[in-house]
Amino acid sequence: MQKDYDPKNIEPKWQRLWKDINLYKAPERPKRKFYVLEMFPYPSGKDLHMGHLKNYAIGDAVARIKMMQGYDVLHPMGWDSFGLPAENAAIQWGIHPKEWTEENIKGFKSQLERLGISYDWDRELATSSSEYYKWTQKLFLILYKRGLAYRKGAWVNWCPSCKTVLANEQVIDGKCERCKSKVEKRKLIQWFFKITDYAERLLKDLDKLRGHWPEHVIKQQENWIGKSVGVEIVFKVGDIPLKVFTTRADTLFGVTFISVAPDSEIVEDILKNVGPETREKIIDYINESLIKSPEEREKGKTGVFTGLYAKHPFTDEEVPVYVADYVLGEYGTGVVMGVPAHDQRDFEFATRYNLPIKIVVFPEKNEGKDFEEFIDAMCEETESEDYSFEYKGKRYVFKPKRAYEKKGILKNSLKFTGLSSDEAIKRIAEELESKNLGGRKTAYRIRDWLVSRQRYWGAPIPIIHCPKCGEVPVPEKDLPIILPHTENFLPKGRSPLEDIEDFINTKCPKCGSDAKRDPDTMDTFVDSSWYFLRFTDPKNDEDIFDPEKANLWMPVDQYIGGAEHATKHLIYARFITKVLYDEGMLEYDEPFANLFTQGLVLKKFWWSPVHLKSFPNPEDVEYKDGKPYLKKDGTPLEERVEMMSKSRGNIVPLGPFVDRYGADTARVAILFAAPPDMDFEWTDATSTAAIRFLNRVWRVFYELHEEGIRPVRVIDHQNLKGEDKEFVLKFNDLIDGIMKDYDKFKFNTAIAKLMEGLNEVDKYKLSKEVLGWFVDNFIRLLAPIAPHLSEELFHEFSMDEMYGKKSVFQTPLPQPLKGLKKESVEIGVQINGRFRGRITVPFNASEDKVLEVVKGDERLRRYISKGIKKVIYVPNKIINIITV
RNA sequence: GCUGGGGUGGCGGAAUAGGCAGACGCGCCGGACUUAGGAUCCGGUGGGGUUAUCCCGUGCGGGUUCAAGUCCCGCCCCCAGCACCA
Repeated sequence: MQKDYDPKNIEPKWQRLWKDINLYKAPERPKRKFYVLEMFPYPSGKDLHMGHLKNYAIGDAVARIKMMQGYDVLHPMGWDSFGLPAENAAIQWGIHPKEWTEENIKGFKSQLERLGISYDWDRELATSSSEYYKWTQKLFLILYKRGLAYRKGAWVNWCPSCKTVLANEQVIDGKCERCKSKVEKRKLIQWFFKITDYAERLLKDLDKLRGHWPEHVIKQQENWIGKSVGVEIVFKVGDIPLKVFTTRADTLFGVTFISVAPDSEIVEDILKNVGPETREKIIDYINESLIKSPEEREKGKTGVFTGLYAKHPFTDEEVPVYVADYVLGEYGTGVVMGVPAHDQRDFEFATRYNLPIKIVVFPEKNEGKDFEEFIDAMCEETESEDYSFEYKGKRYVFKPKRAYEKKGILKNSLKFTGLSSDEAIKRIAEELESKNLGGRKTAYRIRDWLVSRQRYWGAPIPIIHCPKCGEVPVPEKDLPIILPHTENFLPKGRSPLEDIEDFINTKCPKCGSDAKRDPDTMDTFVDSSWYFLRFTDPKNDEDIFDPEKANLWMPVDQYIGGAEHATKHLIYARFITKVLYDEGMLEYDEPFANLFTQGLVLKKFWWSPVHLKSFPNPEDVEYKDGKPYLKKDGTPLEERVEMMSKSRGNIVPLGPFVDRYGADTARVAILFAAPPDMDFEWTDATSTAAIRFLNRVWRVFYELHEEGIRPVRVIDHQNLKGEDKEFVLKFNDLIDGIMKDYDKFKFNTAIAKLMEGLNEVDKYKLSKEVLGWFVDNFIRLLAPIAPHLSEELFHEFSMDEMYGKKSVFQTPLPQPLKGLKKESVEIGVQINGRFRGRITVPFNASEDKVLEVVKGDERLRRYISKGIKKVIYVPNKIINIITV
């Protein structure tokens, strides 16, 4: 055995072995399957950095643990290689997206191989290859056939910088999630997937995932779906029924106006029923409001009166109808009833346009917190006795200052007066239903998924537009619709494919006449919404996948990825899985049985608000009075700790690190730094611990090897004595703890326990047998975390011969020994609840025995001289003695 | 504003199920080896202190309990997500 740890030499050696023995090849027919999957990456460059590694290190540890637990593991990897950044980079570097993408894939792959991650590369796929997107197109057709893919003209999010539409999920704070430009609204004809049809199931089935997915992801999805149970109420404007959705039907008698969203469909009906002057006014208003940013809309609640009046379903009173842009066209019915007294938004609108305010919900009691809040919102202090009432020595008169939004007791509400809000909602809904003027209704916040994009680098939508037959799906036999090669892919606000004559012009598959292809490509989230299914049958050239194979492996037993996909990829994938379940292709309707979301790897850098760029290199920075300045010109900087990314420049590249310290060191560093689900900042200290630890492992094992220690599989653990026994007891607890940590992905504490084990073995004088037992166990415990080093030691100690296996990963993980008996144990002593010392007593000693020891202890005796009143004894843990 | 997560040494972080707070590591201090530096090894390291068989200590204030980082009530702060959703 070599004296020094030399990862450069040993790592490629074992990577070769693993390849030669097909260690990672998933069997066709698994007996005990385990499907572990990391979210596949977008190949954004040629080089990986530490931020990337975390995801793969966790997945690899899980895969290896499962291998050693005897599972047939499926652990595939692929590339989410379609998408906007390929074009942007292509524009920047003047290289075609296809070429750029292929080069990056090569780079990523070779680095993943260099890390020795346990992928079954035979199943590799890339969403941008026609062998893959052929089936993305088929998926589109399946949805189309089921009525779940449709085209409509709608006000959609438009990113002026990316020059394409965006799904709701890709707009953050009114900005494009990629380029941060302000998103505009445009009315365009676009393709949508009808995810709203699945809203209830997506919500309800979260119950199946509870306990298996992080609670925060489940919560986010719940909020995103946003179910509200309410009441639909019809207000008639002449013959037009204006349907209103509300969760507060109890405030119905406080309605003083109706507001219609400018982008709702019912506006068309309204326009037909007003005079030409008013129509023009309304149209002007609509055009104005739709170019407003969300912030502008929020600031002033504006609207325009339509001149129409709607009839209240119970009082027959006429209330004015407005078009107002604080109402959302896409939510509920796109029409709301204005109840200024009990809704702050309506209140602001009513104040602006001098509309009456009717108070119809009062607090239950004329005192207390709610009542005071009510007075605060609705009343003003007064001196006069007129129309006023007294509370706590002060006189008040009604003068609403803001809305009172709490539930309470109804007043001024005809026969519903006196009911509680909840009771009233129920009764009003029933009554409306019997009058045919509405009833119970559920609204969801989630919108249909906008899937078309006016960009080049994506899967073409498999639809042909025929002047005679209309929309015609491409017959399956004609798939794939190949993305044509062009140098002219620059975004210009409409699809580049539209200008490629050979592509766009085609014949209608139905009638044969001249027709045009749909020019748009699909959102990349469509590609990634089913890739985990393709991995179960990646080479199938007859179908999207063979249901039999998919059902052998699905669902994914452990999915690992970033939390940022909570309301995007993770909800789309659930949706598509349910569609394919309904299509009869899957036996399970949830794709990911267990989800783990890893934390980010952060790194410090300095941002210059003067130069508007980041300075990742500490050498450019100097501190004065604790504040950072740029060395070269003295301008102030801001210290920031954020996610590693190329654009910030704060990356730690993986290549040089692995060259110097080895892949195992990189993995241990990242897994030891913090719990895997937590964000952490990468500093030099992060790697120090890992470098030292692995070197120390090597040295200790080198010495053991030199001393001629041979691994021992079974020891006579019942008959150990002295230090042998003490050590085995201790190390056995560590084995137990590490196994539990592995189950819960707590790799940081597992590594801490391995370190502890290594520290302990040095402290004792041990027999050759026990040292041999330690060698055998330690190597196998370390294997999932530092696979190359462990494999090397496995062979150095001839464990391959002992086990008759070629690789440590074909051997089982250690199990704690059973029936080990501790002779004595140290327990804490409390007197009157205060900690006073610790004593050693026989294992499972009786209370009397322990008291005897306490009484015999010099230091403790004096505390109990007054006499004992009560004793609480927890065997092997603690004794608490209460004195008189 | 709503929802979820969190607040523990100089730092990253441990602590089943209420039972000896600070595992493991980084840093720091001291020592060994060394011409020296690095590497390595050994010891120490929450604060205070009259150095003792002491006191204080897990964001703040109360409470429950023999016993609270852990449970309950009230507050403060940080992070993330959502946010005119009627």
